Amino acid sequence: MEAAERAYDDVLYVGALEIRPSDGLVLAGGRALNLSVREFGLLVALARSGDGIVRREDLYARVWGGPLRGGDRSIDVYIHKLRVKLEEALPDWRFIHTHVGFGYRFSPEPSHTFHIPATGR
Amino acid sequence: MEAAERAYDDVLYVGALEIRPSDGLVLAGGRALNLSVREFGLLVALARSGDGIVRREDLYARVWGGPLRGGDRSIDVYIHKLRVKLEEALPDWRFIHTHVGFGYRFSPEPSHTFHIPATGR
DNA sequence: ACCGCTGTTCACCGGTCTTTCACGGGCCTT
DNA sequence: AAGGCCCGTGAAAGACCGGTGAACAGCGGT
Repeated sequence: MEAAERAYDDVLYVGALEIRPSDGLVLAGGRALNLSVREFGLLVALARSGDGIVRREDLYARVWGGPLRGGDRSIDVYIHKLRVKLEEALPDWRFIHTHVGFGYRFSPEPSHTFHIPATGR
Repeated sequence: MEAAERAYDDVLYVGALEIRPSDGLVLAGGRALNLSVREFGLLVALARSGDGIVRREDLYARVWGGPLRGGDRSIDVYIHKLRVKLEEALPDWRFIHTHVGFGYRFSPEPSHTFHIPATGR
């Protein structure tokens, strides 16, 4: 059922990240990250969504509580802040992936994308 | 409702594709595809049609909503975009087959792109 | 009071998405 | 052979969406 309030075996491991929601703690490669409340909530919400895409409305509802009003860009701003902190902690990995028109997906992927040139025609 | 474990009754498996309509997510060989809203809608509509032929009017009605006006080439353009993305994800398979005058058929078929030495025939 | 941190909002802009146009090739009909 | 229809494909224009820096106010600690 709801995995929300179990304080003991609640730890999430995503790539080199260890997230302890009940402790308000995130370890990146063993080192603690310094996140604000919003940043932390966002990270937990994303990590708990597994490899699925989370819609911005759902993210907002879960972290801020309440419906996302049109024109509210708080999510964008905090996605950005989170990305910056994750990147400076683990420069070789990207965690937050944008799916335009759908939402965000959380999954550890190596930052260098070798783009296969698709046989230029 | 837990997003991570949800909607397994809604997932479509077609060849190496895993399509989750309710998540807005497509996995090709385990890797997430980056599709636009239209591309995704088209793929879902095709995949839901099984291996039958879907008429362009029906495709348009299902994805765009409303009747297909004469001269509208949006479907062609997006079929093409989808093909490109599917091909670069799974180069050895072809999914979208044209039946001229009838419509499109969605079915995973191996592409015989491995270069055949001219011995045959 | 001052300072640093946090959360929100604004403004700008660059990239993505969608539609439309244009051209060309294949096939069928005449 | 010529023309017409259908579809593939590249490109362009405009709308739309999200990234990003900065300003501002609130709050707690010192």
